[in-house]
Amino acid sequence: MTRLTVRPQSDSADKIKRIARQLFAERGVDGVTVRDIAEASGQKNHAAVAYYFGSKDALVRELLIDGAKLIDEKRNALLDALEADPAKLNLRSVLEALVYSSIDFGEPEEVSGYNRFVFLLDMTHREFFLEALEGRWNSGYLRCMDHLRRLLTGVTEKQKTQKLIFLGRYLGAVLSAREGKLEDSSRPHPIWEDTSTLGHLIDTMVAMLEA
Amino acid sequence: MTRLTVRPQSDSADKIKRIARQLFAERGVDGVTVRDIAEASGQKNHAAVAYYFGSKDALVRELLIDGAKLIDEKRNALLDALEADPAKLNLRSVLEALVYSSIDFGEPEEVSGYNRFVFLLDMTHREFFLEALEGRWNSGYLRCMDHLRRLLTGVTEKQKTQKLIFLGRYLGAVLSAREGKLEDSSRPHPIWEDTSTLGHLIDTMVAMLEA
DNA sequence: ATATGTTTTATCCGTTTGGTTAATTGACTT
DNA sequence: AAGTCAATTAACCAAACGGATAAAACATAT
Repeated sequence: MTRLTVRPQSDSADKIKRIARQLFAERGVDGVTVRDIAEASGQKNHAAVAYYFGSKDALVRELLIDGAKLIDEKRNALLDALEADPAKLNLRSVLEALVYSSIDFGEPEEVSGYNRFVFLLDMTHREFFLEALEGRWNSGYLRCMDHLRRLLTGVTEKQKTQKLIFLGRYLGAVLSAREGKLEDSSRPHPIWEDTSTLGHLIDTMVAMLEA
Repeated sequence: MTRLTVRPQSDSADKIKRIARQLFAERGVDGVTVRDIAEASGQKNHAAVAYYFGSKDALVRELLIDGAKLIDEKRNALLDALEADPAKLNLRSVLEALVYSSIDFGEPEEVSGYNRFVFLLDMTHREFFLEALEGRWNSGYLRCMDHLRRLLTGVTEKQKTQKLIFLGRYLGAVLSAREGKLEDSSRPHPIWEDTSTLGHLIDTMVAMLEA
């Protein structure tokens, strides 16, 4: 807790963040040491992590918030566009907004590994996860859920809740799996690399909700 | 590697295994130390883990195989029963065999935490996971996949593969989530405690496959 | 060239990690 | 009561951990 003011953006800090996200995605935060991160980032020792972020915890927190913010902003923007033309508002379009906001980030590798990183963090450090986000950066997700709930018909509210919970888990698991395969260049993954895969995923999400 | 012969069953060894599985499920194998396990097991120090299992790795390996074996045997037994009366063989009954073999273990808490434990292990230590199982104890899963593939109609083989991959991730994620909620006694979880939840889960799995 | 501020490096710290060993305890046999 | 063997405990170890610090290297402005 020596450093109160966190360094601004820099090439090294960015690289550390990118590498750390990648490693956290592959092994979970507890499976990666600050020495691993520093070494993979080309640093000669591990002091850089404390220098730029203060602590390992603070780095994890920053990575979490960075991605959550980015996704939430994209999600809200997509929903704004949909709501501007209510004719476009249907189960599928809302699901597309939900899915595509979590991937296809502008610069390649900008937030690569984020889906797995956040999925693992949610499973293994739920308390830290919730405390770090403080309820922020989930308005887009909640807006999607509201729309889906409204678009679902013929089932009780409890069944809607159940389906939306299933849907969230499904989404996280499949996007995590896809991310892991796409970032593994050691072998081809024809199923996941196929451009129609996400479309088919959304097909199954629609079907599950309409079941 | 001092101990080559592993101790036979004993109350203490069983307790250590139960507690370890529970802790691994909550925090992942890298988030739990042998000291955590020993302490939660009522031991005064952590030597018991090495005494009974040789090493932390060996304990993880044993837990993994224990559960995989149990589930695989249940899965094969359920499929045997279904195949004995081919009229019963349909999408839903195969999915029921797939789902119910992963839960409702005989003695309560016998393998509690296993779904999350194995799900996390698969995500964070894929190599260890595959090496430990050596392709064993997944015949039941493969039999389910074969049946589902046969029962799926009107789609290409590639699309079948895609759907079955989605299905596997969906199953693991939802069973993990359910397990975590059911074992969290700190607050009620009406959605997950509802007895119809698994039935609805299977409904959505059927719908996703038939989409 | 000199001064200033930033980044990197080497080195140290106290703690925790998984693992090992020897001594002790407890239960059971004879 | 003595002997035997399994189970437990305390103590220890080297390595790895997150973190801290001061010196060195680097960049920039004047």
